[in-house]
Amino acid sequence: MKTYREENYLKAVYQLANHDKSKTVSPTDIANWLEVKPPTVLEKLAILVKKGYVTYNKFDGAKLTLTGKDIALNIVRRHRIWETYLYKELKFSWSEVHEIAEQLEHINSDKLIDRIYDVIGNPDFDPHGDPIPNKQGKLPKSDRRPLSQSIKGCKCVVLGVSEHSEVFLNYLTELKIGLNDKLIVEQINAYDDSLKLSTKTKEHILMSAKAAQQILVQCIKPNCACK
Amino acid sequence: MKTYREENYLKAVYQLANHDKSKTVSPTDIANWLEVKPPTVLEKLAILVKKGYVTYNKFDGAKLTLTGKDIALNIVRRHRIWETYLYKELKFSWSEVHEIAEQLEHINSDKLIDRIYDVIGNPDFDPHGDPIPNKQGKLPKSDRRPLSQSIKGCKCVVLGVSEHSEVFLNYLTELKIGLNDKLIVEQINAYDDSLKLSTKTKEHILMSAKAAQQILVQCIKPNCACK
DNA sequence: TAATAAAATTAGGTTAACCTAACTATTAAA
DNA sequence: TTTAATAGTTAGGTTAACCTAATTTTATTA
Repeated sequence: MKTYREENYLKAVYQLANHDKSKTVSPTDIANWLEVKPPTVLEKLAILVKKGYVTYNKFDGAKLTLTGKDIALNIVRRHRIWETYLYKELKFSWSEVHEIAEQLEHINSDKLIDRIYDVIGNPDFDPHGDPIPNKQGKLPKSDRRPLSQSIKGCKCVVLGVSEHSEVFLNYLTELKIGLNDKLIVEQINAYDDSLKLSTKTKEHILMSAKAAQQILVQCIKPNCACK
Repeated sequence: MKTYREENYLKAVYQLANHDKSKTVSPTDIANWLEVKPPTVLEKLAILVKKGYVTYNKFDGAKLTLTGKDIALNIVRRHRIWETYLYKELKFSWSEVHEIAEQLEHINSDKLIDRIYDVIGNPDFDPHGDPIPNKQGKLPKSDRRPLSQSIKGCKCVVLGVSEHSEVFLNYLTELKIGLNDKLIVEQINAYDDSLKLSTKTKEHILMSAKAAQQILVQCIKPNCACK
């Protein structure tokens, strides 16, 4: 029996682990993410450990088991399918979509998700470039990487963003950078890693390393030197 | 703060009151309906009374206040909109629809319901003829009444059913009686109130009073003698 | 109407999911 | 390396939503 709370804990572990792969997922991280207090998280972690969905110890933090990851990816799948549906079919704005999808993702009906997925045309990525896991919990593969990893002269295409905050998305809109736009990295500032970019519509766009880390791109030339 | 449980209790009171208008809604009725035990219901009723959503005493049973009725009708609205959407747009069968709508009706987003309602074309009735309350909780009016109230010779059209059980719906399918079909009441048996009916496709259909009570019709002639 | 059945109610208990406060262990800073 | 700050943990408490068992009312029927 998976309650929506349990699903939310597993999703939180998944998302936190993916957000910063070098860091362990601590009870405090989860607590902040879910807006509860650490003892609540500890308590729930013990249950999830007993159920075989996560492992936990102080040093490695919380880690999903294969079963736990399956569940988490299924929720991510449902979330992204609903977001896409709300955005593309029901004309919600991207900023409205998340909150409703947070609720819809817990609706327990595989058939419903299948039908909605059909309606949106079975895409591999959602409108912000996030991959939609398949039913088996496999993520479609892509060469997406942060723009910040580019080298000078790189030509790449914007496939998504890692950060979905309104302020960040508005910032991109201002810079006239959108999904599927092509970027050329004109220059990289050695001091603060800021970039100078150009697009078809705009030249000499200045961007901080911080922002570049949140933009996911793919090189256009097959054997580009970017890692 | 309305939780989905609270919504379910209010909906239960509404539905039980409408199911048999002559009877009071007892804690035991609610308990059976929601598959919990009577003490649980008593406890929740006390809370709902305190919140001003219902009144309760042993003799009159539970009754919705205006506020309570508003909430209940809003859930009924959401339920019927989702059912219609699932049935008409996503091609679910009628028997699958209810269970999923029971979950979807608790999604908290007026905008979402508005959009879905647009998608299905803002109908006043769901595919089984049940009225969809408007946003203000008003039911569209109609002259629907049970077929059992007909008099001999009455010509009427089937607008819906009060009972949605699979066995009953299959029975109607067998008799080739469907939504919007026109019926003529050929004869009424004075002993057991059973009816003899005819439709365009079939004559001399025999139907028990019990079944006729569950079929909702409207007279075709404006000044029909049926009450 | 007395006996019985059924429904309503009360008392008291459980579990999940939250909390605060206090304590311990770890990490960072002076 | 001692001190201070932060993170993890334990103990114990609360509330909502369930429950069972026992009791009191109300309704039914012999």
